[in-house]
Amino acid sequence: MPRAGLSREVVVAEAARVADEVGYERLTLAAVAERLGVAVPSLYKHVDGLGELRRDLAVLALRDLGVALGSAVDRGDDADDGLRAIAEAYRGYAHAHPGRYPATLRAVDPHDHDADEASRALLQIVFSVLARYGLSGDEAIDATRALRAALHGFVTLEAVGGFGLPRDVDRSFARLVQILDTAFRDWSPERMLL
Amino acid sequence: MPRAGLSREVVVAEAARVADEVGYERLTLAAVAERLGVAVPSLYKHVDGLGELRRDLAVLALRDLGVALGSAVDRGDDADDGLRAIAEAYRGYAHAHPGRYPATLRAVDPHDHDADEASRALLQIVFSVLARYGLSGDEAIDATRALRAALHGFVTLEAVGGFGLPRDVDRSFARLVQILDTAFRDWSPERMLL
DNA sequence: TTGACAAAGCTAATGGCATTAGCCATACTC
DNA sequence: GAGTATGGCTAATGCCATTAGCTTTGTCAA
Repeated sequence: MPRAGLSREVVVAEAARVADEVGYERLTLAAVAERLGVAVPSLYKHVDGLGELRRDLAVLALRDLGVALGSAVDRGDDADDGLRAIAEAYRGYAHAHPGRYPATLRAVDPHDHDADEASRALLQIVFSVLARYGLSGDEAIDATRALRAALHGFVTLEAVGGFGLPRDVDRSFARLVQILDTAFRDWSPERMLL
Repeated sequence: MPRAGLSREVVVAEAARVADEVGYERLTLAAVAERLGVAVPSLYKHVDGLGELRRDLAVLALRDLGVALGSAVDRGDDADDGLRAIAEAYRGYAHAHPGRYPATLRAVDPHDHDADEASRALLQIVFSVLARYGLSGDEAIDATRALRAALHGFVTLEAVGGFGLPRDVDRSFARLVQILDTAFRDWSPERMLL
């Protein structure tokens, strides 16, 4: 029995491919093992079960997404360019990697160094875009939450087929980004809430 | 062996409770059967497997959510009251029913009459709120998508623990709703996108 | 009242998956 | 070239969903 040349990285990378093909929820050790031409228990030499495989996939996806957003932001100059770039890149990633994307949203263990770091990096990119609107501190936090909620909500509704009506989805997305842009631009003082 | 007095409704209702307690993804026929004091295969007399149970749960949840939103809207007068009411009710439902809520998002089979009807009812409520802003047609569709994306994104990020930073989440949510309110109020012509 | 039949339970069996234990071959190191 | 850690394997267990087929319970009509 010749060695298959596996490693944690190889296994996780294959898992990412499997997830993209069959969907995150159907990612299975059995499928990964089969694709690698290996018996299921062999995977345990590299990864500590399905739970950890999912966690590793989450870290992989967070990093990938960070790279995608980071390089998208670098291509924009004005604040609204940055926002648009980040939004497009986010949606683009979700489309291109329908299995990796959901992994991104697993509840993150605060003690997990790698996951935490990847999350933080992502957050930094968003903050850097919001800074161009002059937002910082609590304002930036609220804005980030609004942005993430809007983007995540949109792509998951899209993925689940939640947009049934005959109206161009790209256009609706552009609208959503526009809403965020004007909101960030005209950010009003907090007391307006009361 | 005395009869347990089950029915499709009883089974689905128990499933909803189980889902709320252990999470949608851990909803299992075995758990439902145990709670009902019945052997697993007995459930098949009432429900055609886990897949259909999930579908039935989705319909239940869509209807519940519709009722919650509908009665919330009725309590508001102005457009922004309606929006705020709907937003609070949506988030409230997601909090109160953490297992039912995700069921709501299953990909909906367009041939499924009940699910379709429940979705439509929900959509109507949202449209009625947007109508108070003077939005209709394609504008209303874009606005609905933005609203659903924002609400869904927010509550799922919240549920998954995605809001780690020390900033009051209620406040961030109020901000998000405020953003939507001003966007709907000042809805700009479509060509602004270009 | 009784007897037939549908409905609602049950047990047993199958198959997929994850996980653990423990065996054996491979490859690297000294 | 020997020794050992490593990376594969098979076997076994347990949980879950699903199907087949049996038995009991109610119900309804003669």
